[in-house]
Amino acid sequence: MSPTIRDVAREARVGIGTVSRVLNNSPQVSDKTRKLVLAVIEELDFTPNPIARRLSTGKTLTIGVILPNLTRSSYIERLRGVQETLALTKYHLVLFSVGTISDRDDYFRTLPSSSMVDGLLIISLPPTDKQAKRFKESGVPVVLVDADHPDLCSVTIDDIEGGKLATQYLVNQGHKKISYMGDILETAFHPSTRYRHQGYLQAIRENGLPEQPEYQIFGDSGRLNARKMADSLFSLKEPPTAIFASSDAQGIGILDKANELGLKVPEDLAVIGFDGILEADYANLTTIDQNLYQSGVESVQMLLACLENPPATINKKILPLELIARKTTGVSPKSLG
Amino acid sequence: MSPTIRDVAREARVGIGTVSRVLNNSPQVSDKTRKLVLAVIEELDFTPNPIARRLSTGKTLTIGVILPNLTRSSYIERLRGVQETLALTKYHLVLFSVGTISDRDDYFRTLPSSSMVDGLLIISLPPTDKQAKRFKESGVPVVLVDADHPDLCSVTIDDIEGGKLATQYLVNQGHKKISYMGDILETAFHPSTRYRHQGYLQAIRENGLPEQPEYQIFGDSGRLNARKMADSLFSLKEPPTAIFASSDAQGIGILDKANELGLKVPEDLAVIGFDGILEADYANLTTIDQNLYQSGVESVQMLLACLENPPATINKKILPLELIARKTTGVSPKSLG
DNA sequence: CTGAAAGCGCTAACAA
DNA sequence: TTGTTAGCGCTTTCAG
Repeated sequence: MSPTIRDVAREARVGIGTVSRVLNNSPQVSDKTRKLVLAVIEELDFTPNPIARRLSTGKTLTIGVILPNLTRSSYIERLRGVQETLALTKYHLVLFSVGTISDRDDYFRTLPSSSMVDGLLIISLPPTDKQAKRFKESGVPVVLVDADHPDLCSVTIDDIEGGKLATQYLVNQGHKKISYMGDILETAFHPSTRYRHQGYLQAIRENGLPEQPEYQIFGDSGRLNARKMADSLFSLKEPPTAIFASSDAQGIGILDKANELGLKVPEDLAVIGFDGILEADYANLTTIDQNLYQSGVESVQMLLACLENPPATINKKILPLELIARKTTGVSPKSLG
Repeated sequence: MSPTIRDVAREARVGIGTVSRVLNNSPQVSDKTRKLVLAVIEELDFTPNPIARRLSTGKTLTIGVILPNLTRSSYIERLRGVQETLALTKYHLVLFSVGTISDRDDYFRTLPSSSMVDGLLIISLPPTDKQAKRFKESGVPVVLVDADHPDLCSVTIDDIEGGKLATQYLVNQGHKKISYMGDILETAFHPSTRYRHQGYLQAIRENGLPEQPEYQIFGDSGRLNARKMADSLFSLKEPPTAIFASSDAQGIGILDKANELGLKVPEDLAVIGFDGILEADYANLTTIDQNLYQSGVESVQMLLACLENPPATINKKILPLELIARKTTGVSPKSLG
């Protein structure tokens, strides 16, 4: 059995209160006793039991992170930001990964009132009004990343703006036949693909371009399915000269298919993605970088601030978007003359 | 403040022991009182405080996972296996990610004796003898994944065998100029690249091929640097007709460069990777699949078994390797005639 | 500046 | 079958 604070106290011939004070760097302990106690701690190789400490203080020094499965690079990149920022603090990171809707609901219901965590970081999982209410009532600070709710702190981006930005960029390069590829709206956990689509539509309209339904394609997310969707886009009588993909994964899937078919990018086809994942860099994909890593960093900072002194007001941080021009856009397509 | 077991007891007019028994599904409590207590629990929306429970039982119901930064797909894939398996149990997952050697040493030193976790899963971070000794002494069960030590349980593969398997496959296809690309041996956290290289050398020798030093190239891991290394391989007077990359990331980097240079794969150049990450599938890269996800699953199972009843003997699991033939190998290269 | 004592919320041994 | 009690290892009053 590892030594307890009592062992240290006995060995050092002091009270256990004194040992505790040394442990917590209390200023009101003489240098002499402090040194003595420290020596005994060293000698006994004593480490304070964090569980006991937690019970006593009511603080768990733990942050819960809830996110969808570890399958998408974007989640991972956010998690990385969270992890690396949290590592600089005294807090630990407990990971709750959500495979199904019911997983999500279970975590949302039980975690806040479980006294398991001091705070909750929720990535890419928008809560319902009822769930948000529960969070508030629980008293456990919650920060949403890549999701929003009027009652909760959040770190987000402006997806509509992002959609416009991407689409306008293609327009500026002379494209008129611009396609949008997104996730299925109904089944998506998440409304961001919807907003990006709205941004796309706005840009199309503002530029007086026709809203071609056949250019707007929705399907299961991911690189593989994007290949299929790209294929069907390419088989149109008048295929698009440019595609705005609502994620980099889809953008890369489009490149795969274009490559397979011998389409020249960007000459025959321009592609712009969304996210700013590492793979987009590898693939030379032009994209809207949404600062995924940074979203993790800032959400932790926001949560920590809430932990220190509960804010009277709800914090909302909107991260900037950056268009990173790479090689899948930029040369005037042949078909534009 | 959330209600405690005492509130429930008072409200239900029973002893707190009885409430505790109900909570723990003890059979020795009458159906009547059980129902009563359950009703009060429901009414008060009571959730037992896990921290208090932990202090009392000495079990934390938490598994610590230590791994290198969340940057490599292979780590993530293993973590995913761990996470999804752990989610099926009562255990929580606390994530400790290691950025530097000193991070690693800190975690290795403090975690086992911290009473923070019931067990430790260590991914791709081989401990020293001293560290392994400390693990043993701490009494906290440890399972190593993708690393080995005589005194500790582990889930590994046979890297030498894998190296041979990959190389022999290339030989069988008629290649004589076969290159090996690996991580830098000295700085690598990890010896696996060294073993794969040994396997490569064994296969080369067994087939009576010359061990060309210029075909053996080592550099920082990752796709980007692999492009550079591939470039220097291609600039050789007699470039290799096949490359065995010690990771899929490197394999894909090689494909990037080959593509950039207009080399036909597999006609001009065959490439085989190692790992079996998802990206290898996307890139159509032939590879040695080391069952990354499964390593996570099995390590959790092994650890859980150790938790249930401490094994007298040290468990060693060696996962099978599988060669997945895809499109970057297989056609007889032109230069072979 | 220091020691003693009262919890934190629970489990488990012991009585009844 | 149940209630009572003694911890689990720590922090934090409250005296001194």
